[in-house]
Amino acid sequence: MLKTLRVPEATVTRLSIYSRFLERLDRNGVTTVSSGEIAEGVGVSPAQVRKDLAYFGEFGTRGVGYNVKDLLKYTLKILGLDQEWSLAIVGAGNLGFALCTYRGFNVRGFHIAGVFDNDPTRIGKRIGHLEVQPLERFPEIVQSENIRIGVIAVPISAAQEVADLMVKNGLEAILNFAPVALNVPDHIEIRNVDLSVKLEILTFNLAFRAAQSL
Amino acid sequence: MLKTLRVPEATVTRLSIYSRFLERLDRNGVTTVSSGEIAEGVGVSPAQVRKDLAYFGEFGTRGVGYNVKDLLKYTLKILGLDQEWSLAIVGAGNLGFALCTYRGFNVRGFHIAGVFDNDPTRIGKRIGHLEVQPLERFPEIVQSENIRIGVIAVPISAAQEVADLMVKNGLEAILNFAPVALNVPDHIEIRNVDLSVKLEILTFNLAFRAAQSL
DNA sequence: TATGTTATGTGAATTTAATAACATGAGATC
DNA sequence: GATCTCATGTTATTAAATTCACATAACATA
Repeated sequence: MLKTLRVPEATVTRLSIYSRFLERLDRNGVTTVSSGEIAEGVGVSPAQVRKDLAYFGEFGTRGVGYNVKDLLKYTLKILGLDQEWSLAIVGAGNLGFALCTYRGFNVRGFHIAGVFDNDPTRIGKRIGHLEVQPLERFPEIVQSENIRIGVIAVPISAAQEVADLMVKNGLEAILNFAPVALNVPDHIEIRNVDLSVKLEILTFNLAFRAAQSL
Repeated sequence: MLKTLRVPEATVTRLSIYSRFLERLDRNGVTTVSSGEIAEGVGVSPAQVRKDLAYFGEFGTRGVGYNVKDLLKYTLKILGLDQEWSLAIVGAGNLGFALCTYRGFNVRGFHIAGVFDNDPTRIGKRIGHLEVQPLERFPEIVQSENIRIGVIAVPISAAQEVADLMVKNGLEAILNFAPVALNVPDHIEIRNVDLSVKLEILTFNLAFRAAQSL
């Protein structure tokens, strides 16, 4: 079933989006869907949808389409979301707080197993069922909760230090919200989420493209 | 100075990142930088940096490099950040709250001119210098504050409705944090930020690629 | 059971983006 | 002021991603 080709990251990105769209269809009781409907629903081309899925196997029925429940199950499995992943969030400021309560993190196989900060005014504060822990307890909780993924939600100035701590404690992947390139060993999976980049794409399009067309 | 070529969005994305890196260099008193140093600092190739800049003109000096202050100024100008942009954030939940206080939104030419919600328990709440406004005041404040960009920080179920409201009130660009594809007219610039996609790229890499190499 | 319809899966063609390689020119050195 | 060094700007090359187009197969219908 699983072909052994290099899968473009853009394909994985879209797979995640298809997957969430399928969840919605499923909740609405839709049982069958075509590549065209998925494409329409998420804003890509039908060929793109089929090509993306083709990296991983054949999931549809010619002349019919895809079974929503099945395809959802497959996409979740491909993304590794058929298992639960424990996360550690470091940084309990406004962003860390928002991430702790973010549904997208809590419903799709993710379990926030620890929130950490080194600011005494934040330690002990409750966020939902969680309590902000001092950074000193990071190693212990990572181990006891079997945490493999870390989320960095601290200011730029502290980000590298936190990344180092994560690497040192054996985390395998890092999601970094600080707008800075972090230095980590090659075997660590790291991705950055920069909240303002997309905003600046918008201003570029409004300002620059507008200026060009004059 | 401004060449008239289609600029890849990936280039604009990187430009935004270069720009922030240059800000940091400038704060640290660095006056000159090479494409190699920028590349190193943000995690791309030197050729990529030069290629990206070449879309917009010649900013460096051969044999020397780029003047940090000048290049920063140019990149900001290209991104449209030499002017101030007023934003409206709709949704004053945890995410909306975090965005209001997010430095990246507040320092680089952006001015949050209004936060809106329709939940009575949130209306009137203060977020920094802002006060959460009822959605009814959206048209009035958009007009008086000259708001051109809207940020959607509401749940999926309300996102399309909010987008419609933004379009109807003449906003030109939308940054959407709800994980759903929104329907807007072609002349509206829209970009989605999906907080969990990157997380799922990480789990894909940990789970799927790990399974393949077995 | 044959025929028509429909949507998949895929190989080829096209477009787009990234990398490599090099000619150019600015400044430094002697 | 001639020469050398260095990093840019740019062209050529390679690689990658997307789109196109169609053969294929499943189902429905008569």
